[in-house]
Amino acid sequence: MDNITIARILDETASLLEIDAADPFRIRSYRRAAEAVEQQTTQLATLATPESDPKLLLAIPGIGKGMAANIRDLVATGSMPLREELLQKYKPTMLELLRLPGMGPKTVALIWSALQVSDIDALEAAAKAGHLNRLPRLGEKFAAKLLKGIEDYRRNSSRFRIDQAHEYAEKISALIRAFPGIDTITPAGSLRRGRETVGDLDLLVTGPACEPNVVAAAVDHVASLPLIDKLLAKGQNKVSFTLRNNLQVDVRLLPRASYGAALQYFTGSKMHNVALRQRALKQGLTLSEYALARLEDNTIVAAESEEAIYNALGLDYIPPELRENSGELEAAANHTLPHLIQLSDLRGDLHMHTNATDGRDTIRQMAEAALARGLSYIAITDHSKALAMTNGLDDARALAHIKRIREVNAELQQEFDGRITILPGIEVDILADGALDLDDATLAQMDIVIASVHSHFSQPIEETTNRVLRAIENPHVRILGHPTGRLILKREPFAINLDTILRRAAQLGVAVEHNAHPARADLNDLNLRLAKQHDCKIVVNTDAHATEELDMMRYGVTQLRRAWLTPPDILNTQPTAQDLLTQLRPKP
DNA sequence: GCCGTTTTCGGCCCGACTGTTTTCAGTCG
Repeated sequence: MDNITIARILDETASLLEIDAADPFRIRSYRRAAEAVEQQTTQLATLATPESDPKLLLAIPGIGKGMAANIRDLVATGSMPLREELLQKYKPTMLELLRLPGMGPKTVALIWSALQVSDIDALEAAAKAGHLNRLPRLGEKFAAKLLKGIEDYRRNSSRFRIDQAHEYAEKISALIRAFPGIDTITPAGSLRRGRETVGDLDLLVTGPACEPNVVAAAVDHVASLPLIDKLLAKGQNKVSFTLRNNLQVDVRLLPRASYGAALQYFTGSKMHNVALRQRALKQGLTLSEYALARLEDNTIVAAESEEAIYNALGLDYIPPELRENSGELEAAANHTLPHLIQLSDLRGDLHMHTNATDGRDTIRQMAEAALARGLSYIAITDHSKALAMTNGLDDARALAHIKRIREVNAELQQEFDGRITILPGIEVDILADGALDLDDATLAQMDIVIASVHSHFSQPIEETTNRVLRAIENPHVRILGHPTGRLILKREPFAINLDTILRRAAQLGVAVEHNAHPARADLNDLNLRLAKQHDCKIVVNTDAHATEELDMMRYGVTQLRRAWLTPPDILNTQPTAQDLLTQLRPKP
């Protein structure tokens, strides 16, 4: 049983306990344990066997004696006594009801005990038949909202990719900014923390128009934005709505004086905030979205900036990407937070395509776009012949292509005084048996050989690990692209033994690639931390198929930051192409 | 159920909004 499954079961148990009206603090400890399990890079199943040292599980914050026993039961039997007991009383489909808006544990328990309703279909029928009205607290408005919620849930319950969410945030911000007296609009929430996907959009707005006595007009402006599909809530300083694509947006208009506190609060994560407030209490302070204040007399200690709040709590400023309650508070208190990598640290991009295969732009256009973005070197790595649908290059075309790359490089070296270097490369396909689809003699001509799995998906998925392991034994391979075979992961999340692959790549000196484009991102923050643990060489590339896709690097960097990575962890922070090449696996 | 710079017991984060309410419980973030 893998960590994600353990975490999911613990979290489900917490929800069942909520429905069961159990001790709220017991519930919280199950949630906390689930979060902690999810953040582990080592598989707990290996620590929870009868032979393993029991201290290892207990060393994880949030895991105590009881939870360790639960985890051991889960690993050994696939379930645990408390879960079984709760499932005797309640139905697993009730967990899905909790995901409907307005349906919390109390309401789920109520309709179960009164109407024996335990799944969405039955709930919809009960609402339509007017049965809910008979229950206390649940009037007609509730039923109407619920039916709407069920409809939305069935239509679209997925999260939005970070780049798409970011685009909407920009669009909405521009409309809000049209109102006079608005200075600053900052996206908070998981978008600011750089999660791969976001569930909803939190926009924090401040400026003279947001001061308490005048804010009503600005609230009205926001509540009447033309792109609003459904207005969900409108309060004194908050407006919630959905867009036609079902993305929920929460806009909060706040006075300048408390903006830092609000930004801190709404950036989260929830677990980070809980831990932060516990820390505040120990120091005789209380933290809310309005201010950090003294408990005894409510004197405000800090509110205007996040830095001031963290500092007043004896902490260094914590970058949003680290705010997941996974050790950042301790590090901030000890002044040991890492100097995280930032976009400007990256000097090269080693994976991109041109119109020779499935890209849109030319070699020169890609190079000039890279130069405009401050990069010093790029590699052109078009597809190889196995990807016929991309017009992939066979040996002859590949050799002709790198000849052309070298020519363009020579031209640009002259033109731009050596400020941009183009390395000849190829993204070669790993065939079903682990062989590469171009000759070694061809690969020997390339500076950058990226080996990626993106064909033969029909083969048994379990074989993919071996296929990758065999491919990276080829001494010409310098970078492993798509190390998790993201497309495969989507189908069979745990069929690939990434741990083994990363370990072998590190031994061989093959760099592993994090694909920066959110649509193609390979290594999430956990996988990146695992790669660092194994001492892998890591590169981050955009895999751009057009010049503007080079901008996707920002999202890759965000992911690296979430994994606590620093410039020395990433190879393409090397200042020049020559420096980079010496860091890669030596050519045979 | 977890945890310890007052603690192995007694704590455990904070406030707004909604609906059905004449004072509040439940949900949400």
